[in-house]
Amino acid sequence: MSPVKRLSTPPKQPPSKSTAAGRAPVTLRDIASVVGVSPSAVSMALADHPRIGRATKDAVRTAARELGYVANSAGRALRAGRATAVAVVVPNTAQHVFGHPYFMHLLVGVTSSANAHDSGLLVSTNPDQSHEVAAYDRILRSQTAAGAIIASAASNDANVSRMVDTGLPVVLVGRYPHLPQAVSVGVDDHAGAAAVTRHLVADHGLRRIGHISGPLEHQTALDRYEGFRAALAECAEPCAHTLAIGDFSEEAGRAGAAQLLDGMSDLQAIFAANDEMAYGALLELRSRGLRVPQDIALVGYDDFGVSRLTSPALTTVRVPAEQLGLHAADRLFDLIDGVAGEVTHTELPTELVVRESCGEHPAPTAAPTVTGTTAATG
Amino acid sequence: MSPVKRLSTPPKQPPSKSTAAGRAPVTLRDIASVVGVSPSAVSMALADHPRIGRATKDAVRTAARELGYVANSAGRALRAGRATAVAVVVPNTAQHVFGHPYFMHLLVGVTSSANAHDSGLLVSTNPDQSHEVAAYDRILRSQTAAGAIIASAASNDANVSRMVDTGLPVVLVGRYPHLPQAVSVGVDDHAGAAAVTRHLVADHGLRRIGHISGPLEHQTALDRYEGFRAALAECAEPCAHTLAIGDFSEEAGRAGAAQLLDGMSDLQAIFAANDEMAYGALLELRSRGLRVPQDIALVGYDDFGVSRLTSPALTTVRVPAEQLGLHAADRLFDLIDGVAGEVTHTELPTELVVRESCGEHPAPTAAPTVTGTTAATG
DNA sequence: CGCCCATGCTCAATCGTTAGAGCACTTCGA
DNA sequence: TCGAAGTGCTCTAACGATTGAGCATGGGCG
Repeated sequence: MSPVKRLSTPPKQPPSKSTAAGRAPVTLRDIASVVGVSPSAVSMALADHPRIGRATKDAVRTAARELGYVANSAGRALRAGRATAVAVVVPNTAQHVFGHPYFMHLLVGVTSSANAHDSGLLVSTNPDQSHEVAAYDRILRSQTAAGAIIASAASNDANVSRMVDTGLPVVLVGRYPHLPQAVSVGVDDHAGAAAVTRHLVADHGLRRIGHISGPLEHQTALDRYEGFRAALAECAEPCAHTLAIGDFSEEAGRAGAAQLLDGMSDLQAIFAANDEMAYGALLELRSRGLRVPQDIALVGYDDFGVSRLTSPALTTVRVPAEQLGLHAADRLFDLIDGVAGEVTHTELPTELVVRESCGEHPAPTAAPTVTGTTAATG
Repeated sequence: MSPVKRLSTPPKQPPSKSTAAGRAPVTLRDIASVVGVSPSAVSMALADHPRIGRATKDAVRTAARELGYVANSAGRALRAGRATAVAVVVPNTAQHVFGHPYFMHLLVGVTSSANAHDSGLLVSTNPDQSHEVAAYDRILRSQTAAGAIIASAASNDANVSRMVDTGLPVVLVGRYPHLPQAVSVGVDDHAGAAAVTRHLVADHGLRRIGHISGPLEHQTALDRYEGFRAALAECAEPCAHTLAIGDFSEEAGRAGAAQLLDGMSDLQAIFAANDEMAYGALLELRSRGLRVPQDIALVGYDDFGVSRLTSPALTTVRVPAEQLGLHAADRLFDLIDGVAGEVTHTELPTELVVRESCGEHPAPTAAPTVTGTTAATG
């Protein structure tokens, strides 16, 4: 068509360079014929096998680099009996219950670990619950992934225990008390919720507090609720508390706030189990003409980046989702490599992030309060 | 060596159940020995080959279902010469420039298409730019993915054209005017920006407007800026406009707003090139005691879910990121299947979302304004 | 001089799947 | 009654990487 080609790039197809960008993938055989040895020798040289001579290894590695050799993952996986990629499984139920930001942060963490391990990352969500055989089920059984990280919602999700039972390396994100043998990584929601509750009680002297929880069949929601109650119980003076059950959505936060306000007179503070419900609560408070924090204090949980955008900026508990993903992936690679380890459940610390939604904090706290233990044996 | 050959099935590892949950993966051979035919026949039966009898097909399919057979993707990929999975590539530069919500929405769309095509989804981000060979480069060259969807930031990203040149099926997300031969899917940012600008000019009668753009070497930022100017140019009365260049971050929005306010007296409106910068601008306006929308109007772009949480709720332009992902994946599967198609660039419509940040809109518009063309031939 | 061993490679087989060639058997038309 | 065509399957050979077995060669030692 055009009389002049790109430049420097000669006619692509035919005699071709030996560099990289060409069409046909480079195989061991290509390297073998360049170096003048057998494909087996090339394989062994690249694996640094002791029975291959120094000179041959050098020649092979040079040729591999020049040809731009990348091992065909299918061939390798077939021979090895397992793939190199790992999968992240997000059941659709989880997608709805948690928000998108959580998974994105998680993914970023998992990705960086996968990159460090030279490993691909498969992402699978369940298309619809009517499907008897879930998408991830197929992925795992087709040996596409060497292991899986599962971020599930319901603590009694049958799919989770089924997955754990397959014997495939699996790391769960979250806390699974009824699957004590499973490897899992989570945060100490109990401690985080207790910390933010204590902030309300101890730092601000509030005594009449309502909690908007998530669905209590979800471990996360339950832990946050129980952390809330535990913190109140340890309080010297009596504290009045009340509960509204939501589903982590903004709308549920709005409804929950309405329920709390109607149910308890002179409510002084609301602790929403996640930031999104806190926003909903904020809207409800505002529509009733209540000012935050002057008339009522408000705190959330998660801190996935938007909490600082509201007015007032929301005091909340930071969940280190990215670290969570990183850790989960690291644990998974350990499992895949057969590094057992005693620890089944790892807990990452949460951090209380004080902003404006409780008012000026009278007690000048030094460092940010970090809560949470690090490990538990199973 | 062994006196007896394979035959039907001598005691394998476990005498055990034949259902699914066990350890060893089910292969074609397992089905073959159950049904009493050769593995080839099983393969052909499952592929509905015409030369296989009805009875055999039924028997094979029944056995496959009962054993829970799932084809080993490595074996299949090796034989076929290409994988079934597709990759989503997110260069790290893009990750920083756009926000996380954009990619999550994109991913959701891509996932649903991949699920519909019974295909895995690989996610790859570039670990660090110092790496000469990028992670996605390896993924693609190792034949792990049959094709890739690339969401890049800079319009002149060398990696993008390199990827397109490999001959591997690739779909770009965004607009790439200098790569007209590449298949791409994007939104009509020019039209979207023009629509929201017209909203300010025509519906609200504002005449002194500032724009906070993204980095102008990014096609998206450029298109939005030019749409803004085009809308002003078509206005009958003269409109004063000014520009501050940002980087799509909240902080840049704050700085940009300050620059605009200092640079033009009696500024009536600010159009930020994305919602995050609009938040930043909002903070700056508020800190100067300017009320939105009473003293100054503010609009954003993207509408990835949080725009409605601010006060006032932000008028913005909705970018259908999920549809974008869905479409991109569909186009990619077409490419992989050899379905060529004349169209190289597909544009999805954007939608003006009117909320509170411009004040009551005097002109009672009927339906939401949808802008954008659908296709262009290359 | 003969043996052993270390070194450095090649050979062949294997992973699971699939396409094409080929082989038995049946049916049909001439 | 015989070939031709059709039907239904089996056999074989790949795809690319890996690995244990095996085969040369050469040096050291008795």
